[in-house]
Amino acid sequence: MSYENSKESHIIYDHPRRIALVDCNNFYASCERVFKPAWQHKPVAVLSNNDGCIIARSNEVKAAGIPMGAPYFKCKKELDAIGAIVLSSNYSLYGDMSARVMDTLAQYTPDMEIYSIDEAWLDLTGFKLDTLTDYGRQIVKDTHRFTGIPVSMGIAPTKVLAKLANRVCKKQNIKGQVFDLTQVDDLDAVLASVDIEDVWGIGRKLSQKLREKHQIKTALDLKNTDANQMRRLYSVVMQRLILELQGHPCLFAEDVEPKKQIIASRSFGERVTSQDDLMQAISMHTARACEKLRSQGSVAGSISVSIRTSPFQAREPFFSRHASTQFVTPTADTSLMIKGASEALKHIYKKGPKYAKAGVMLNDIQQANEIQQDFFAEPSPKSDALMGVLDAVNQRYGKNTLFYGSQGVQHKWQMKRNNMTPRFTTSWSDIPKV
DNA sequence: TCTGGGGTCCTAGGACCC
DNA sequence: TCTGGGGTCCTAGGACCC
Repeated sequence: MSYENSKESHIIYDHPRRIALVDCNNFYASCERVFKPAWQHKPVAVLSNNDGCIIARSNEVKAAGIPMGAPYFKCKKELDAIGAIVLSSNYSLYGDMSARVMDTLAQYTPDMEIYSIDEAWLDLTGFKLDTLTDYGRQIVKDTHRFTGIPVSMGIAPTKVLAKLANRVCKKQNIKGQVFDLTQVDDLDAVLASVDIEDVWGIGRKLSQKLREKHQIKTALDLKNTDANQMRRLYSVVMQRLILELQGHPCLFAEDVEPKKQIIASRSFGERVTSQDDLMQAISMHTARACEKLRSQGSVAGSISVSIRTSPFQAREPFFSRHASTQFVTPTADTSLMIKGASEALKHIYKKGPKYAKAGVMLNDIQQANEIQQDFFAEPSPKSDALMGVLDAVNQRYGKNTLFYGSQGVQHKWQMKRNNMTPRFTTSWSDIPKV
């Protein structure tokens, strides 16, 4: 096995490039099944925050025709009819299970890129080509055995093709859950079987345009276009996508950079009208956002606050506003941020609308050790120490052990989570009993 | 009655610099 | 090989992803 440094791997072509995309099958539903074996062959659906939409479905639920993202209240009957287990989302569990899957996958290549909570790219360039499929099957099998989570793998020379291979693998339930696109006799036939909207990077708008303007209906149709011309008509993103479909790598592993924008927002469990209630929610979101900010060693130059009513209520006009506060010196201090957020809220709050959601966004993010200081401001070394203690205590004793008074203690608008499973792997009190 | 949350990248266009 | 306004910074908005 020979392996090139990830930054240079796209320049050196000693070996044909081989990228594997590993994707957990029905991830959230699968996590729930790990600790409830009785649910193994039952339909399982997982809901978004506030028990709003369907965000994960077991195969049985998919087979019943219940679409991804559908509002729960609209498909409750169908779910009941098939005897589905319907659960509130349990992010502590999913986050921990994800870490286990990633730890396992990392054993099989020196170059892995975590792409989302349930997906990772494994660079297998330079591995022995004639045994790659077997190697993939081993990875899939081991991951299932070590974590309880079933996964699928697509292998190809580019990311777009690997993604496509993974999709075909799941759809056709390929043996061993590995589909190596470089091993098929008729690649074009495979591409012709994939609808244009199922190509990674082609969303709702683009697929509609491609279908209507260019009669492009499948991945094959798109592959057969002129990439340069399509760049002129669309964008460089489209050009790259086409080149990747043609087998020319354009997308490479990216280093994990600190976030440039941090968002914390939630819909309310029930509508909110008063400024006090809004401010409590915004204080909570601000505290959470600042925690994330500090955890990546950053400071932010501005905070933006947003409030809105429900966009789905036909009876009442949609109301949505946002405002931001700039800081002379970028900061990660929760109390300064809450103060800034409070000022912003005062500007935009209007009495009357029934608010459905509030949130904050931190912008102009920089590394804390690189900031331009304010010449006239008093330095406040106490802030860093205080935030350090705050984070350390909450880390050790659990979320919100220490919190700001403005966050309040009783939240009638708390999000709905009517059917959540225990935090089997992250809380001593929830540990499974045998 | 009930519709998630958190991100990224790209483009266009304006203001401004030399 | 041909030729030549070039360039930065900022914001808003659109599109995509999971």
